[in-house]
Amino acid sequence: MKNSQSDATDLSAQIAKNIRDAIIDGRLIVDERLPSEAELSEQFSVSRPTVREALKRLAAQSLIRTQRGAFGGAFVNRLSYQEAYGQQITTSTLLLSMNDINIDVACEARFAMERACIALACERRTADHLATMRAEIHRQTQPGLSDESWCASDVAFHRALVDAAGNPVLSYQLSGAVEAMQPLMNMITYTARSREKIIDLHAEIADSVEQKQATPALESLDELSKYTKSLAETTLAKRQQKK
Amino acid sequence: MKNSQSDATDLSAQIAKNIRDAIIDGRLIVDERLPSEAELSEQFSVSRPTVREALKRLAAQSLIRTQRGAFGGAFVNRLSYQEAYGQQITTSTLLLSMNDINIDVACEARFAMERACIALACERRTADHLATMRAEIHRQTQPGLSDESWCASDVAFHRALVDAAGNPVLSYQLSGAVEAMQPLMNMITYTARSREKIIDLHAEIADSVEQKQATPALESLDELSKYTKSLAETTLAKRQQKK
DNA sequence: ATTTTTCATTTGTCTTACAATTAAAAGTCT
DNA sequence: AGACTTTTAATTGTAAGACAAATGAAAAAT
Repeated sequence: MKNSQSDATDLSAQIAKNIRDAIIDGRLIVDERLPSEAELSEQFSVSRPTVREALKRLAAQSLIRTQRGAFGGAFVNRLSYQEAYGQQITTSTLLLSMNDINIDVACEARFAMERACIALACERRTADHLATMRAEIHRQTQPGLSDESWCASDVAFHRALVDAAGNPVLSYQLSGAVEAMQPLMNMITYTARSREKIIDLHAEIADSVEQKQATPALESLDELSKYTKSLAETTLAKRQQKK
Repeated sequence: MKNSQSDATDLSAQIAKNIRDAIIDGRLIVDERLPSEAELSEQFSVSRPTVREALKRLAAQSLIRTQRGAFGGAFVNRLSYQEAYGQQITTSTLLLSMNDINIDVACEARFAMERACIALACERRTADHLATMRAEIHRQTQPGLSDESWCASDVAFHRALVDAAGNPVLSYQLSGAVEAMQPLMNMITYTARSREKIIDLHAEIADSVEQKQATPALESLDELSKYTKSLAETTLAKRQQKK
């Protein structure tokens, strides 16, 4: 027991935790300036490089931003949706790719969450959202679309669907679920036939949302979910067969 | 244009990005050892402190772990659910607290997502999940429970409900939505009356899930959603009245 | 009054050094 | 020979000091 804060962790980790806690429970508020690195190193009785390592940890989580020059320093950062999206997506992508998640499980989670958006989307969708969905469907019909572009367009379509729910918190929460699937989807081999079927389902969903009819939209989504899972299974089976 | 990677960003940020990208697209795999700090500083032509700042950034995202000693070093970390949960919750909490989110919007998002769990929960709930839900309901009936403990128990109940869906990816995605609500919920003043009503609804949900009846469970959840929103509105109205 | 210059402050980076830790390698004893 | 101990080399953790670069405020000049 060295001091009140100590673990087996680094000094820089302890200091970062200390400051992070202060931010989280409001002792440091948005745009407030932290003491300078020199002052912090005195306060915590560590060297400046150690303080800097702590600050970089916080910067990596977008909790602070730094500015050089007189009256510069480290400031508590207002976490924007943009940054939150980014972190969400990074974390989700890594979680899925590193833990050999069953693709079925991931699909189930994603479609369950998207399902939750349908009712709201039917209520609130704007012309913009519909236009985006149509545009992506159109892109998907283009011949000679690479598998990668196909998947990217698929993700864009689903993002538009989620955004159509008109709830930024919901969009944020689902960003990870939708985007993180892309690498997994990329592993699936899409035949022209399967693409066609998916495009049809996308169109059905867009139509239903446009007409504000939640029930058929849900049905199409469920169908899409089922079909995606079956594609994944087929791909997986073929892969294991090769072994 | 200084070099291929350069922005207006720090060197340490650039290096972190470089390594992060390598991890994300699989050029560095789980448990692989990164070059030593000395080697990295040579490779990137920067000093060791700069490399260290980059590594700390990655450590802050749980992308690497470090170990001292001979044959120690920085290793690509397998992102565990535990760590992913933590980051998810931190990010979500900060996003909500820093952007004066309308509590209605947050509620809507959370309940919409929980709704998505109900069907699966009815299918797969285990005795464990049910026991946890019951235990939390029981705790909620205890008199003299502080507002904070009440909210914590509420969160625990909903987590159990989410976990009952038996999909770890779903649990992960919802962890942020459920936990990040706690600070917002804490702002609500719960009367004995309102607590009682919420407990009843919790019990209804638990019963329905136990009996594998999704429809009544959804109804109770919707009722809970509506009631929570009305409580939030009341609190907000009173607060504005004081002004 | 406006523009320019100076200047102090602060972060960004580098250099060097040493402490702490750790696992392998070498050595020692039975 | 085998088990135990010591040494050693590699590596991260921390410290101290120095200078560069940026930046906004204050002072000076126009």
